[in-house]
Amino acid sequence: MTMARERRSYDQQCALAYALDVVGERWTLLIIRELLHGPRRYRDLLEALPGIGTNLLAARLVSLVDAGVLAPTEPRRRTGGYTLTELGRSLHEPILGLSRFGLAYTSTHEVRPGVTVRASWAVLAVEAMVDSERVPDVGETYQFQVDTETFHVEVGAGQVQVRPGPAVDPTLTVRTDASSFFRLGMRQLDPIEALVSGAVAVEGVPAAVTRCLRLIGLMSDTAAPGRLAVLGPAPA
Amino acid sequence: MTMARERRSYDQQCALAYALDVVGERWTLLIIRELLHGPRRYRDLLEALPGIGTNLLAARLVSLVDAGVLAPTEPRRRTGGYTLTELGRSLHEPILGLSRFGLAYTSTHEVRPGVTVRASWAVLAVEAMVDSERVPDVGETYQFQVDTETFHVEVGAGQVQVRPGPAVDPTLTVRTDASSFFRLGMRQLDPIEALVSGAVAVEGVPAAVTRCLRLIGLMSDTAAPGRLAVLGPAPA
DNA sequence: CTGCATCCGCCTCGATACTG
DNA sequence: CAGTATCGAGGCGGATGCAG
Repeated sequence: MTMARERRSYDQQCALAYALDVVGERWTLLIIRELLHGPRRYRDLLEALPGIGTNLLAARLVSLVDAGVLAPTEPRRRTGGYTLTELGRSLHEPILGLSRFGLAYTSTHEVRPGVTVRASWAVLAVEAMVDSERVPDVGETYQFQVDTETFHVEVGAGQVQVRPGPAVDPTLTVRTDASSFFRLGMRQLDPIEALVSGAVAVEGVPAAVTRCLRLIGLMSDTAAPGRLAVLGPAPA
Repeated sequence: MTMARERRSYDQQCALAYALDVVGERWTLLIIRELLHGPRRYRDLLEALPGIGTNLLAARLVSLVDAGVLAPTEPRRRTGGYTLTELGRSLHEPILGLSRFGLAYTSTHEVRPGVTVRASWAVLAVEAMVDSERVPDVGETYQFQVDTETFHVEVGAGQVQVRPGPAVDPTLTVRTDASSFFRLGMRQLDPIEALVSGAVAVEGVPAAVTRCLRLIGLMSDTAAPGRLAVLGPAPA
């Protein structure tokens, strides 16, 4: 019988310290990031988190289930996996906030690009970049195809919704690879240059490109619109 | 000469992973929490973070200065300390978000109360608890005296400002100790019981109590107002 | 006295092997 | 597939030393 070991704690009566006691250890928030897009199985998590070590993942999952942050999905189903509880979903906002910090950091510092890339992480980046103060007045939909991952952003009436899957009738479709996409978010790749080089391909209503770029903070409100949208890949 | 060791990294092209590479290690976000309220010196930080170990604090400070999250304050001054940069201040929101999670967690789980208590952490808790959707229409000021720490909340015109120090003419003054305050935030102490028992003392415009409690999410919008404010400590 | 650096014991982490 | 067992390496915590 193994002794139930006392978890390490900051031992402070502080809301932040309590939070970090639960989700502050290594890998924990990345596990939750994966579960933000829906239930995942042990194997999926292991694959999405290279380097984590099987024992550590197992330990984190037990600890998070114990804390009520996530729960096993339907023990009866053989596709048994893990889902976020309502408490776990409340980490969505802080995770977006930290992602914004990550983008701000990589925008101002030269960082060695991470080895692992997953297109699904682009969804999180877009959610983080969306500035709800800059929602265009018109209702429209921007579809993103990052590698094999497709998702879309619905705007209108001061609301923004980022959803997985393709849009029904997108105003705009943006196609790119995950690496270029992140370099855009990190402001290490200029949107105009990306269009010219063909790293990013855009299709749809030209005027929507400006609104989309403003929405995700890649173009200032004062920058001259127009023209940009008619640019395409340079001819070989 | 010691080799400049490669920092451990998640090595993922993901905004969250980049963020955690910088501020994800143990103690780091707590250091930044301390600096949110203004510049602090090495000694102050050491005192506010029991258990951190002097070498680790020094290492974290070097690393954070290197990352541009904080900067030494005026190397010329003998009161030399550390301040958050603009990048560092961008961690304010995610820290509030994590604090909200911490309060949600402690509201639903029995937790061993942290040994260390600092009244200054109450400021963070109030910032985290404030619901900007519930700002009262009237402009008024709530002053909090938690142990020796005094701060106040200014509301009005849909805006909320949490500021250090006393207010000029507070609509309401709330006095309590840090421990009771946190138990209120963690919903382990009922506001009404706290008033009756004398753990919390309120002074000022009675009707403002309801608005203040709603602002910080300790009273539902539908709960009956009135009466509550006239309660005082039970006679001995 | 402050602001660290050094040393040491321990615990967590990361990788691999193994099991139901 | 979903973990458990094991073990070396390194990060962490505490005590102490030391320079400005």
